[in-house]
Amino acid sequence: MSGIRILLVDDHPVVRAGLRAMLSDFEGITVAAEAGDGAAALAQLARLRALGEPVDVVLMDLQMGAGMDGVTATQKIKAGEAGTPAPPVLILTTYDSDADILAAVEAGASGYMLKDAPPEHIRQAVLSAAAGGTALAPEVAARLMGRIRNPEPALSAREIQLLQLLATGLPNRAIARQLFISEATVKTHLVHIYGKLGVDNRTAAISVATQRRIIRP
Amino acid sequence: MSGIRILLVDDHPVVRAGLRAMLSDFEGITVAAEAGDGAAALAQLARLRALGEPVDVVLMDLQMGAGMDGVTATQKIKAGEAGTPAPPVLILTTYDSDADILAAVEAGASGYMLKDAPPEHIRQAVLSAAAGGTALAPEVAARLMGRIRNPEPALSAREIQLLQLLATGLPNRAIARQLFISEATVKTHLVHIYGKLGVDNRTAAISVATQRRIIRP
DNA sequence: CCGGAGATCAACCATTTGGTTGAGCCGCTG
DNA sequence: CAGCGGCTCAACCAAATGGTTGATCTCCGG
Repeated sequence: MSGIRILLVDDHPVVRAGLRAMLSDFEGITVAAEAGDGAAALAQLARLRALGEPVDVVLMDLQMGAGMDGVTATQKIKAGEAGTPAPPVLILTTYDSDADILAAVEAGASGYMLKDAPPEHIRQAVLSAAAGGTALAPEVAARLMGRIRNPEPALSAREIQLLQLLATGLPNRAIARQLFISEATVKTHLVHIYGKLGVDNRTAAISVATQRRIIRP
Repeated sequence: MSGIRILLVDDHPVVRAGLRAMLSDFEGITVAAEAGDGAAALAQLARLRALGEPVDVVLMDLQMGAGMDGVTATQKIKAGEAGTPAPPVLILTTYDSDADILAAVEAGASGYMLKDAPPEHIRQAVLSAAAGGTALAPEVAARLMGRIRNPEPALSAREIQLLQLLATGLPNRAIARQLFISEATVKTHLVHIYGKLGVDNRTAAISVATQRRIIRP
């Protein structure tokens, strides 16, 4: 009767130590293993499964230094092995950007908590995830609600493509040549992008798009 | 004989728990108090000083949610109370951008460590800071060395500060107001920045500066 | 089949940015 | 102390960008 068995995944030793200390204070929760990146997490899952001691919840950061990122790891975990149920994945990260939240949810995460959450909230989230439920930080929940009520205009693929070139510092003329369109069209796209992102110049657009992770830095 | 007395400052309860757990494993290091933001840190310092139990090292994150940020807190700590020596401040943060490092060093920090550092490194840094020395993470040290040796781009602190604002999408006029200088000066700085980065417009400058981690995204 | 959305282009004009030249001030260093 | 580098400002001009209007074409779904 080891209670809920957890796999901790975070690239910061400090954070892992904190979670371990925090969770071990709670009755009925055990840290079964730890990993510093997505690949190690998958290895640990396989190892524990082979030992007949599968984990009940994966508690994972989204940003993980060099290795496989949290979203990819979540996808792979949920894909899992044939015939064995995949454990619920609870995301515990620092940022609450739309793109992160949506990516995590789409990848199959059971919850999304922020690292500045008080210990009790984290405990509740773990219990909820272990029971097959979901857990969202209040800030995250509010953001998702906001999206439903007031859906943000989604950028088209072409617009994102243009944004990506924009972020490299190319002037409109060069962007036009790259995409085989006229400079006028580039400007039209830009106006649309500004409108959707709520800005009024290219640098601000890059700033917002980068922070929302619409484009990669 | 309480050994080295530390004040932990971080807005994440998880990280504080991790540092506490980690440091308490070390002989001769004691966590005297904790704080969740800069203001609370100053209050704790004053409180402990009044009790006649001043802290020997402040271990602080740079990014701290809503409240006073780490750089400002560092400045205030180093300014200190008349007649009482200010404790060394050791920065422990996630990012290693030039902008953050320079700001911290200029504010009077004794060291700059990254959160993905192994516990032993953190211990060494704390000991070094307590002894009045300095402590830089290898990545940070390498970056600073590079700035000295490098014949290439040595951006001044002012230029980096300007770049940081540039990256938020502000027009020159707004940057000028923020820095209390004229628009003409902003343009002069920009020309210098372009030259040093080898670009010829602001978006390209942001792109290069971000990729070289001169500024944070 | 029609409407809407996305992509394309043009012309026009105001504003911003980029580039240059020149100059004063301050602090550090040889 | 002279010189250098960094920070500051001004004026001017060319080029790029931002903003607007209006238009054609295609594709997709009701």
